Amino acid sequence: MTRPLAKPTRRADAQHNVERILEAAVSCLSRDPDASVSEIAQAARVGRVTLYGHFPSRDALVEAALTRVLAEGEELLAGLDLTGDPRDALRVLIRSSWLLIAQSSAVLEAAQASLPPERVHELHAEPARRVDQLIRRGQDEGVFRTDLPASWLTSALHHIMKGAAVDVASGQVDRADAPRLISETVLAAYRVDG
Amino acid sequence: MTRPLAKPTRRADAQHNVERILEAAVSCLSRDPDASVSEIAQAARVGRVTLYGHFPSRDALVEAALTRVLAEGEELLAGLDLTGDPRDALRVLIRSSWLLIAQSSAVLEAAQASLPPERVHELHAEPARRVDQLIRRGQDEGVFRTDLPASWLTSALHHIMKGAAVDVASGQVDRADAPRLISETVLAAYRVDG
DNA sequence: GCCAAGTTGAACGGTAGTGTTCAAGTTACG
DNA sequence: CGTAACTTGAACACTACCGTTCAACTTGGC
Repeated sequence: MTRPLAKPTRRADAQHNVERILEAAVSCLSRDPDASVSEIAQAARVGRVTLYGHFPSRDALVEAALTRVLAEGEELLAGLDLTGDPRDALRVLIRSSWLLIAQSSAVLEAAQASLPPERVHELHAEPARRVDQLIRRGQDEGVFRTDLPASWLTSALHHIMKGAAVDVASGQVDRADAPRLISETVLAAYRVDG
Repeated sequence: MTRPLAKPTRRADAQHNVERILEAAVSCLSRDPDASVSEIAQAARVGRVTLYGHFPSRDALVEAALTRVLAEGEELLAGLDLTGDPRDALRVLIRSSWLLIAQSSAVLEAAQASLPPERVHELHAEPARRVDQLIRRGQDEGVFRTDLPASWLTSALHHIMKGAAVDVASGQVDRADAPRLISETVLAAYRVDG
């Protein structure tokens, strides 16, 4: 068995460091979209030079962080059962992923400042589609209102989740209350009739 | 009659320039919270040195811009008749001020990056109160739900307005549609009954 | 018309971030 | 154990922004 063309083996500690750097990047960037490379390296308890050894530029790091957090989101969403009543499905989705989705949005914002828009959209399109399709299904089944475009309902959900995350970060909202506040608000907003 | 202690007269063109600088600052900062002084000066069609002649530092400029946009908001809100059915009042408020409020929020965000938090809160407290009181009145009169705290309902409104502004800026939402989308969404979210 | 008030670009020093190089040190792993 | 892979801080050049100074210029207002 011949080994793949690219070097297939990195030393274990190096691989571990890459992991730590990505975690730190997601964490830092979702707090401050303008977080510096030094800041991220420090958070990862790694020298700045080491970081540049793994990522050629800040932009590359941001893109990797975005890719990572979106992949996490994909994985989480893929593991959820979103069949059944769309209202219940939405509750499940919110309860189990509002924080991650809010975090993704924050990193995504960081990415928009330094990555070409089409690249950002390309990475973000797939995960966003999952939420969007749930909402469209709810519309088709008559439990979500159709007098407003699905794209707006999706957008509103994102804004509310992101806003809740900000409120939690600033202490205005208790972390444990957030899922309920989001669900109650969004489901009411989505209801038909009115 | 002795003249006031401070020089009461600035040359007309200088005063005019201050005005242009503030307008440019609000405009630039609401687009990019990290807008540079050069950028703002250029947008105001004024030399950078001139700007520093009127504002001692970037922070001072940001604070002045925030004060100005919040004052505009105060003025606009003060001119509205928000008595009567809180739902109608909220519709009126949204239709006539969503953009300004969103803009204020954006500048406020810019301010938070460079001003002491208590100063920001101090400036922002009064205008925010007006919206908050309308919502509390709606709750008291039984037309807005009370199973969620008023502070969250207020917060959600802000998040939705801000989000809509972002969507408009990115072309996802037509500017003319925004007030309707916001009103329909928020009023549905606020409704009593479950 | 005069002059003070105001504007302007150029230039300067200071700070902070990015990305690179280097030489010395540490450590995973065969 | 030995070596190649990896890490690290110091130092460097580069860029961008802030805030200031200065000398020349324009313009408002009496």
